[in-house]
Amino acid sequence: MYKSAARPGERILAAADKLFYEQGIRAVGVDTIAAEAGVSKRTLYNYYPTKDDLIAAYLTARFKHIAPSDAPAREQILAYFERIEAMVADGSFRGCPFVNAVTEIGDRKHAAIALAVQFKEQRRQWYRALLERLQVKDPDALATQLQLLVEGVLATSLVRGDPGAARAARAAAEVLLDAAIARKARRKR
Amino acid sequence: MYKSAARPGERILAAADKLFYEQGIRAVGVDTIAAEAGVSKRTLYNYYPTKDDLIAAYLTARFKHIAPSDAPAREQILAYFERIEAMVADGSFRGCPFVNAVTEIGDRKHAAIALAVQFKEQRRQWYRALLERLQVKDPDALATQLQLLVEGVLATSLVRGDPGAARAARAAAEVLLDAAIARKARRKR
DNA sequence: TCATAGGTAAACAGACCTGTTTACTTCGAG
DNA sequence: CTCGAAGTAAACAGGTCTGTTTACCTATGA
Repeated sequence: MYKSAARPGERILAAADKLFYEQGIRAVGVDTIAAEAGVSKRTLYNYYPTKDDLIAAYLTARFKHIAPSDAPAREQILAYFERIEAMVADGSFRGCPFVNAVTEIGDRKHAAIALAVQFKEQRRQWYRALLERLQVKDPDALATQLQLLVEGVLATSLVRGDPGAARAARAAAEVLLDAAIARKARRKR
Repeated sequence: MYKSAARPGERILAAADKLFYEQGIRAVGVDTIAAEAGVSKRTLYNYYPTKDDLIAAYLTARFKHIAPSDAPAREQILAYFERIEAMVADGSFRGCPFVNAVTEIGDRKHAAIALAVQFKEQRRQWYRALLERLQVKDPDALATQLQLLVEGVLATSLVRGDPGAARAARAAAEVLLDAAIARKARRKR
């Protein structure tokens, strides 16, 4: 229970985040969330009039931007795979909340689907910006490919929580980066 | 309805496959499956005593091996990405049924989870065997990486049904294959 | 002091879920 | 012809889900 923590609205969101992520959106009822938040159902429905609103709030809160950094672009990209590896090793990893939401929600018009699309695109643009700094030939295409590797690690690690997948993805990313940079160098010569 | 088709057992499985895949395992009730199969609920429960049995049967039926082929290994690997691209372009693509099942089923001891792990490993071994024929340096590691690309395409295409992801993955696979083969050639020299 | 905003607990409505049961039908093999 | 296997339709049991409602409590600021 989060009774000691801040305001009811935040306790509800924290409880929803925990339960939705750990057990799945469809697997968790609002009763359970209210109980976990130490809040009456009435209050929960005051803050979030429907479960769908709560789902949207859950994903919106998960929609984090990556803190910009002055570290070398290549380093930042590879470090991201290491972060994933750590999350998987931690044991509490349950896949990408956005992808999971798309899987669990049938209705393509649900706000969650648009959020998932935006999130993935935002991540792709993060790669793109870094790759532009590296002056690779086709930053857009390579950004998509790195994103695919990340997505692959997330799905694979959900099925089988083996940190080896993240390491393999990191190695593959290195190969792709090297190839893109070599091509550019070759072009320069 | 599949009333005209073969035996009740098969009609039930066909209906379950369609509904589970299109709408999700948790989203579909046994009543709906029985109706879709043109079969009474009593009959459904004669063939599959619990919904979990039906889920397991659904995934078991989806557990296909790839037909062995004498085509060049590289060609076979790249063709697989093209198959996925076609599936995505078709519009009915809803992600990998095994990954979806893991997402939707909370219980890690459910038969479906073991099936999912086996399926992914079986696919990985398929790559491994092909890569051994190509005599790349570390077929096991590269098999994992190609598998990651595939998994990434499946997840990405679920969120956003853009066939471009499959094409990007194919291109990335080519780079990885070329790098692995070049390394081997370099070693030969 | 006391009105009110915001909270609690608990019951309820109505829908849907899994799984069982009952009573009836159909059809093919001996 | 008749018996039994396998099917149907439909109701039911017991549970859970979302969302609403009722009646009560409590703290705070005018």
